[in-house]
Amino acid sequence: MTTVRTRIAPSPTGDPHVGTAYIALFNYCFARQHGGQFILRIEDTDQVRSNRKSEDDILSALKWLHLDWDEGPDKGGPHGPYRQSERSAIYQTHVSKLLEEGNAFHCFCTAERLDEVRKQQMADKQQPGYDGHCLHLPADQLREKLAANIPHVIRMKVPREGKCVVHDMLREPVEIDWAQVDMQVLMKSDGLPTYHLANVVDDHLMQITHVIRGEEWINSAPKHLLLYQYFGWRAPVLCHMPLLRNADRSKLSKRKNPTSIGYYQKMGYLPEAVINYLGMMGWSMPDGTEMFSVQDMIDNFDIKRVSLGGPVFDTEKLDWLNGRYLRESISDVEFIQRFTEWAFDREKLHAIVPLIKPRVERFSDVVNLAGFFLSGVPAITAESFNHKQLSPEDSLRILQFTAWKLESIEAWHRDRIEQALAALAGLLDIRIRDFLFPVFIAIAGTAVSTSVIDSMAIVGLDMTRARLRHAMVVLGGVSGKQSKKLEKEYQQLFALSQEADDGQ
RNA sequence: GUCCCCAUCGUCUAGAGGCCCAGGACACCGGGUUUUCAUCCCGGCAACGGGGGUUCGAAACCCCCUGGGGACGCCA
Repeated sequence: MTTVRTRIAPSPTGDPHVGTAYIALFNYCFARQHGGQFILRIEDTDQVRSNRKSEDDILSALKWLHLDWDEGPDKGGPHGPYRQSERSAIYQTHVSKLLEEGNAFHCFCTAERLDEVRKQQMADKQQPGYDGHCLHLPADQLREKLAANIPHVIRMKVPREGKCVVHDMLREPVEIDWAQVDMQVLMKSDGLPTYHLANVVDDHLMQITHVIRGEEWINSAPKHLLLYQYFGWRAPVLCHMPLLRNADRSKLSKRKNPTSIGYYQKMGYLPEAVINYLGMMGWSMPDGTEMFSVQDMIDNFDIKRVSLGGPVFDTEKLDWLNGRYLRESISDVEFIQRFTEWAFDREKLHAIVPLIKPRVERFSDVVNLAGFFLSGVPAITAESFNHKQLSPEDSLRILQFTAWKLESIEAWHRDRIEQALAALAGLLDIRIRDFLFPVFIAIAGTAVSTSVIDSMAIVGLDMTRARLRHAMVVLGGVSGKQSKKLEKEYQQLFALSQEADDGQ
């Protein structure tokens, strides 16, 4: 019997996501239950979006949750490297094999042409997909184009008829017509593989036996299965988990919910409570126990007990659960220790102290001055936003625009934040002083406070986002209609500034 | 638009044909304990989306409808 091996394969393109932790948890439990191994692999083949900071954050978030892996980029293992960007040569040789055996082909189509094709197909009520333009390129033409160094990708060949049956641990076999499956790009023009290729190659080479992943992958499973077949490999067992949802049942997103694991850490949730809560999403203990540890979960684990209705990630129950952990499962001594570690984070204090030191006369001033760095969302009301120049609508607009603007910052650094907000205030033609007022209220709860720019830099993007959102709710919230209107206004603002730039 | 998945209280769920006029938990509402509040305890509210079958019997099985979600990128 072969050893069960599962993996979590996050892409380091942003804050560590609770969805990653969720999928990791189920992979972890499944592996542990079977005495197998759990592997961490970093899928950083997107050169543009991947970054090391995000990778580090993901690793520490998973460590915080005690979802430890047996092999991974930080600890190595027999099937490394565990970072896809370091495996280029492996993908190259595999893609060459596909090419040689006629299971893949070079494609020189431009993005513009493909866009056109897709548009036309949509208009004709067809399933959009590659039209096979470069599929039968004559050998001499191919040689010519390659010699001329024309940018190209490599696509996989996909049968045009018949159907693929996808077996899944949690549902009936899923039948998908091959005609529905696109001739997926396997290797991008930058020479790096796409998810589909890298994933299959790595899962095989890393001897992954069970792939437990989000339901969003079901439709691309045929591509993966076909690749296993092309390579002559045995495919792992597939299992597609339900997706975590926002309150409106759409796929969990940072726009509608705090999704960053860091946010929950900063809010003072205990990792065991967060894990316990994630374990309750789509799964339950056989005896109905609600408070359970990962070990309890492993001891009673049965993947078949996963229910497929997408669970709403509603933190009310998490709050209750976290409260129980805090008051029932840890001693006073442990409470003191863990609270202290949480509150008096050395690094954070080093950032905070220079801001408050000029403003204190006694240590007793510190709590009032720096309390908001630790508190979740400040206690504010609509009245907190009263201002002689700004109406509540103005404040709402500023907060929403600020939230959007901050999303586009490439590095979370005080100078970048300052620059972004100054630009925004300029475009809105509001004095920076006035512009910053509602931001102060949202972040610090009061305008009598340390620099809000530095404060945001310290509390982080996830917490900033949560506080801005809370402030908007306090101000009456933004309806779908308003949001659309604001979005339009926001885009126009930047379109205008773009024109001005072009004119220079 | 095309394809795929899903469907029990507001939310998380139990339920693998009779134990279910559906059980637990959160939230909410009452009551008790507490100098207050919280905790804690007790009680209440509240669901099988609709329609057809199959069966002696259906929340459970089948079909249709409806609803929700996802996928359709040189992103993962």
